[in-house]
Amino acid sequence: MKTSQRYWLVKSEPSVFSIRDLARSPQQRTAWDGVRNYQARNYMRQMALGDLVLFYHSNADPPCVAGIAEVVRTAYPDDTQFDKSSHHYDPASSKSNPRWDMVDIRYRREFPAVLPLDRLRGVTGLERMELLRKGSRLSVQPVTPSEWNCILKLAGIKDEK
DNA sequence: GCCAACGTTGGC
DNA sequence: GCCAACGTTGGC
Repeated sequence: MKTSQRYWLVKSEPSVFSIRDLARSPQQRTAWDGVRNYQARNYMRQMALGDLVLFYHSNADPPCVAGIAEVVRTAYPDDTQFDKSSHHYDPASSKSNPRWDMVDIRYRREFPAVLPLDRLRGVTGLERMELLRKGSRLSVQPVTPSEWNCILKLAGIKDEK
């Protein structure tokens, strides 16, 4: 039994990279690059193989949880930090001491219907969810097992462990 | 497009 | 180490 199973939520703007883009990616996987926030990076460093991830659409209409992905590679240096042509280039980082990491995730499923942010507010069991905290901007965040179960129930999904 | 909330930077 | 200025996030 996997007692170490953990749950997370990552944000992406669907106009940039949506859950369908993930589903259409080679092997349905992608490197989750471009995270430039220390707290978010530190959470990524805690991710383990097989951890499950809620895929959230920010700056969307409506903003919503759109589906589920899975961690398929643990943290390793984000190569965009060394790429001068990248928006995510970080001149203060060096290859000998990289500052930013990324993980790889793989598509698991799209929710039958997205769960709008509005729908989550006020739900019993989600009162303390990071996503719902006023002013929360964290793009990678932990989700508790009870929050996970609650979200999946709202999404009408029974079997995702 | 607005702007509140938040994180980072850099002068002192 | 403080904090003002600035940049970014992301809901609305």
